[in-house]
Amino acid sequence: MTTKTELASKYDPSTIERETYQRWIDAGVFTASPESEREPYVIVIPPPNVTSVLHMGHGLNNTLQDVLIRFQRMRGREVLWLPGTDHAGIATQNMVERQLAKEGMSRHDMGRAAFVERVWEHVHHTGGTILEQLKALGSSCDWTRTRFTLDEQYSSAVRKVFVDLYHEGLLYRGYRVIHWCPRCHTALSDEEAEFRERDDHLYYIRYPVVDGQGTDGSVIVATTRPETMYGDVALVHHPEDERFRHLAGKTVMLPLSNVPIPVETSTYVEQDFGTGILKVTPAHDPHDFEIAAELPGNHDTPVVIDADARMAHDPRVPEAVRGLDRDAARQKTVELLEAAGLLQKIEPYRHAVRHCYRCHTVVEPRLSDQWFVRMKPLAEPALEAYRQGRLRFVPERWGKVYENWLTEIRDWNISRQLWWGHQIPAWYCESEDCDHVTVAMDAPAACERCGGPVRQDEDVLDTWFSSWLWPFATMGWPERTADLERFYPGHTLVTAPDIIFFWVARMVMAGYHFQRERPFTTVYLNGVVRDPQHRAFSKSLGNGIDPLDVVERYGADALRYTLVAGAAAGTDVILDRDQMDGTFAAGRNFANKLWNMGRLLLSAVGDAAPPPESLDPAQFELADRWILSRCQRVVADVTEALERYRLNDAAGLVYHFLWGDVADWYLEQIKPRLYGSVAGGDVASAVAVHVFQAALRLLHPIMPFISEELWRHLPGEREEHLAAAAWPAPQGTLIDEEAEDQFAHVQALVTAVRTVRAEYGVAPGTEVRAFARPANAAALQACNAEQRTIERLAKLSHLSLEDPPEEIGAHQVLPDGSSVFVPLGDAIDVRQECQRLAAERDRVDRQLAGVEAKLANERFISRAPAEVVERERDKERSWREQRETLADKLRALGC
RNA sequence: GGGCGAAUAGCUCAGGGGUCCAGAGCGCCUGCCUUACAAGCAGGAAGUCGGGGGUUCGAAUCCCUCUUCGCCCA
Repeated sequence: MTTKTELASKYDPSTIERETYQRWIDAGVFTASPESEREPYVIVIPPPNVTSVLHMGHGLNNTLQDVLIRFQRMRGREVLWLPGTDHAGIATQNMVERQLAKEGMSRHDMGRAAFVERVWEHVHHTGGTILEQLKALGSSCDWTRTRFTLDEQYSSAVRKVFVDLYHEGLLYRGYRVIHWCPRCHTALSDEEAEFRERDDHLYYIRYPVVDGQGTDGSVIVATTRPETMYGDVALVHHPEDERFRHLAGKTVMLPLSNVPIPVETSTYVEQDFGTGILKVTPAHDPHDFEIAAELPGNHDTPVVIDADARMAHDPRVPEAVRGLDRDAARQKTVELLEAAGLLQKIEPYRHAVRHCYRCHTVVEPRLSDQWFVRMKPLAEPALEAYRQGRLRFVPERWGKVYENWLTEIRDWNISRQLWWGHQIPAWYCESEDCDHVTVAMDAPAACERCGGPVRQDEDVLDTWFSSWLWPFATMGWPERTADLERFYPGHTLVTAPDIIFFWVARMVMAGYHFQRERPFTTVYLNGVVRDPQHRAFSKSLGNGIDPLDVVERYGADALRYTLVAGAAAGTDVILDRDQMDGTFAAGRNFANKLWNMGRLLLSAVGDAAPPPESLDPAQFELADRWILSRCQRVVADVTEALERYRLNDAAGLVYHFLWGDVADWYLEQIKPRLYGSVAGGDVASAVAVHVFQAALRLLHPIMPFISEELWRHLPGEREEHLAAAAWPAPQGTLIDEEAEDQFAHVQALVTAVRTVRAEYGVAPGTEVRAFARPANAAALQACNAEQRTIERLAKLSHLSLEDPPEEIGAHQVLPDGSSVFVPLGDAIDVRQECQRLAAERDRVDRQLAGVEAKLANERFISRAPAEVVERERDKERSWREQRETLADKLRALGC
């Protein structure tokens, strides 16, 4: 592993990424073993839709998972990142139906079996695409364990869950008003029927009161859906509403239908809304259904709108309205009411209307038979787990959202009137006098009660009814497999907050119910990727950025770095497709910088690089001690940042260490030693290689490709694959505060001279003299230890510690009160220098005044912690020294 | 109607009581093709930390309130 090869001068990710990924796969680095003695660390992937293609949301989500996974793998955990896909009932079926439509066919033309066959073909054809695309990001999933929610074993697990819940009484078939998508032709759960604000109208309709032989006034009812009135069975008002006392026991005539309906009372009614009286349409509104159930007497539930959201051919519906689509029907109804003088007024009204989350069609409430899960008992352990801290959210605030939903949980409609999915394992007896339902794992030959013929429920299960089992059904549940024993429960779940209800909460419920244990301990919610107008990326807006395009143009590492550095825990990531270079430059530039650091080291370093422990510390220069010390701190800080899910901090820390400390200062400092113009090349090489290796380890989870590639080329003993190498531990013995203080002074001094040079336009090639006046021992030692470095990096002919000559020149004061003088002869403009120094003195005066005011404050001295007071005293001392130095300079210049 | 979040440099965002006279990246300005890197080097300009009030010895940071924007739930 000491292949010392020439590296190209520019980093070209495309030539490296594919090969590197293949090497990881060939070495089996990503494959988890249940036999391992190591402590496991498990993440199950949020399974993408099987037919989807990678978008930036996946890019962000999977990059974050990979960072955590690679970090834990390097820390020595037995890591399993379990990948797979979801069959996504509605979405996939829609996609194939659209294809069929282009061929002029519908699924009904071809029949169920042929249609399902056709969807499978489609899935086999395009199904694995997204998983292949994840590899381009560097995702280190265990591909030997890839799962699909319609795998045979997985399907069997889904059926078992259905059967078990049924026998436990947690599953029932109910006749209810559910959310129906008239376009997708299926029922939806509450969560799938999303609220959206809509500008609409409130229609005030007059219902004539009938009293014995004739009419007696009328009642005005406000509604947003006049077309549902044909299904009204009653009007209700609040029992305590005085305004309607006189209507007790009365009957009103349902306009246009000319059907008499009663006036009743119900506490459901909001007295302040509309006119305070409500029409009850049990078949077409879930609330009305509940209200009607509590009304005295038996009410019919007239159905006046069909599955296509068209008006029924029903005697209650006027002929002119029958067969019309619901929007046309509304218009026609309003016209008819107006003509009959029964429409009092129309008001504009903004309200939230439920829409299908897949196709965004307005949901039509529909009365039908569906299977429901009784959620309350399942929710309790999930709620307890959170309240007792066994389940935590990052960022924490999402915990409240989770808790709130579970607290107000309602039963879950799991029937979907689709063909693509897990067909419900319930068989209905077809005998005349038997209504038994057989629920079983496998198709029964006959009704288990009467032996009559049976017919399977035609519906399939909600996709989420399979994905809520993902953390254990993927591991072979209900068999007690080795994987399940070893890798359940998992640890972290990384997903987007919009599926906390759909998926996260339900997985926790399923985990507790079927495995008696939470499926994971931490839920990390990543933000949403948005455009500069803060709109989520979407196909219809065309504002998205294709992550694979980014990989191609800038490299996977650049994409990953941008996403990780840009996504502080849980915050949205804003990306601008019109500023691709600006957006991804930081990551690409960083990769190129790393590449060139590697080139420098490889060109100058020998084949062997002994570990720094084996070197004689007496041979270390100040810079060596400094960088080794800095390295230990960065190791500790990056580790802590990753442990605390501060991924963006980790990215920033490695970036600044490598670029700022290593490249800008350390590599510059060691060049003479590396090139052999001074002695000490061995030490410099060894330290540089050691530090660079350590930094590559820290960088690897974020930028796996380039770190692995550079690792491969570096000399010295080490693990073969960085992806499987050990995470570094900080070595306390290498922490050297003295060296850090002293080197900081070197940096400040060099920077001060550079500033002066730039300000006075000293030509870059021209060497000047400088006179340093160290304010303390550390500053003095720094000057002595690194005199040559300071001279070289500041382009000085000589750095002197003598008193400066009586010459014209520029002065610069350092933060510790030290100062430096650069004689500039004719180059200097005395007036400019006076102004500069005076401005500097004024600034220092303001600081000093602030600190003095603080220290003069009795209450500050007595109440602030001693440590803080001491720090302020140090500051005061430093400011005072600086001010005096500046005053001296000003005097000397005769300003 | 209820809840949550955001507002800091031209842009995207860190920072969640003193260690920050306010930070990063990108962009901008000046000078450099210095033999690892012009995707670079060196230097620099740029912010009343959304407005107002409060708590505190001390507030970008905690509390209240207002404004604007976004999200979720009913």
